[in-house]
Amino acid sequence: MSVGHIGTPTPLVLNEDCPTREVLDRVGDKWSVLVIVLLGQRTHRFNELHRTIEGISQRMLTLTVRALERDGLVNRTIYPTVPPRVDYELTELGRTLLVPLEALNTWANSHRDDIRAARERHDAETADRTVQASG
Amino acid sequence: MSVGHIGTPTPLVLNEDCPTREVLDRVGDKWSVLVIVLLGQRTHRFNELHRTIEGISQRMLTLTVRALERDGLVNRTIYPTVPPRVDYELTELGRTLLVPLEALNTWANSHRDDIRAARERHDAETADRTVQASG
DNA sequence: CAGCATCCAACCAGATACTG
DNA sequence: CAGTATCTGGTTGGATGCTG
Repeated sequence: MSVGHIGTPTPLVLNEDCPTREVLDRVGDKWSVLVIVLLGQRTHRFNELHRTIEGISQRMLTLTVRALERDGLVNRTIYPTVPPRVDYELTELGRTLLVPLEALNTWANSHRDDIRAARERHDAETADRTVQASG
Repeated sequence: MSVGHIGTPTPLVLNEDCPTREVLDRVGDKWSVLVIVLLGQRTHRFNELHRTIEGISQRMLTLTVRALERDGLVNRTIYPTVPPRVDYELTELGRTLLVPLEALNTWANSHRDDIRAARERHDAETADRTVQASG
């Protein structure tokens, strides 16, 4: 590259191409991680996931597993039986994702209290200022 | 605990208390990671972040850094000068988060192509079925 | 059992205008 | 410079009813 005038030293700009963001777009939503963690333990059927993940709607579970399947993280196996049966399991790619997810989980467990403490401290200070402002 | 009848073997249920989800609620949004990564390099001023993070609005940047500050991940320093100056930097807690984030980043870089390939394959198959269905 | 289709409410987030 | 306030369109996601 022959660009690079003196005084224009490549303006650093971060956009949505950041690969970490790309992963978080898939995994950072409300349900994906829970599904991945469950499938990391063993294969699950649709209603198993549905029962185990508290609060997820049928619709959201469908959308979540479909997105994970699309990205090659989850395999979806349909058994042509009556009643129908569909198994979900992690692909090999999906299992490799468990590793960094586990790192995140470790961090979360280690610093959960730190975050809660910081949050309460911050909220208390904010409340102080509100009292001062209104008093 | 004296519960535990035979046949009711503790129903495993995952809810939003999953610590990984707790982290992802903070970090999994559209902008937090970009802010954290930038602050991992050095202290930044508000408009530095604003210029460097492509596409973020002033409002979203404010909300993002405020949330990170509330959770003790980012320090906000106000200099009472004219014009005003506000510096943002990672706290020690915030710097520890860089480690698992780096793991995620490594995974993302390693498997970016896998995901894209899976996605294209999936989309192609879906298109196939659409063609078959309409033909 | 494992979904899909539809409707609708709530929240999110961008644009714009204004302020200390 | 570093925000706040308000409005509003767009997306997300739950509820419900129906199907192979």
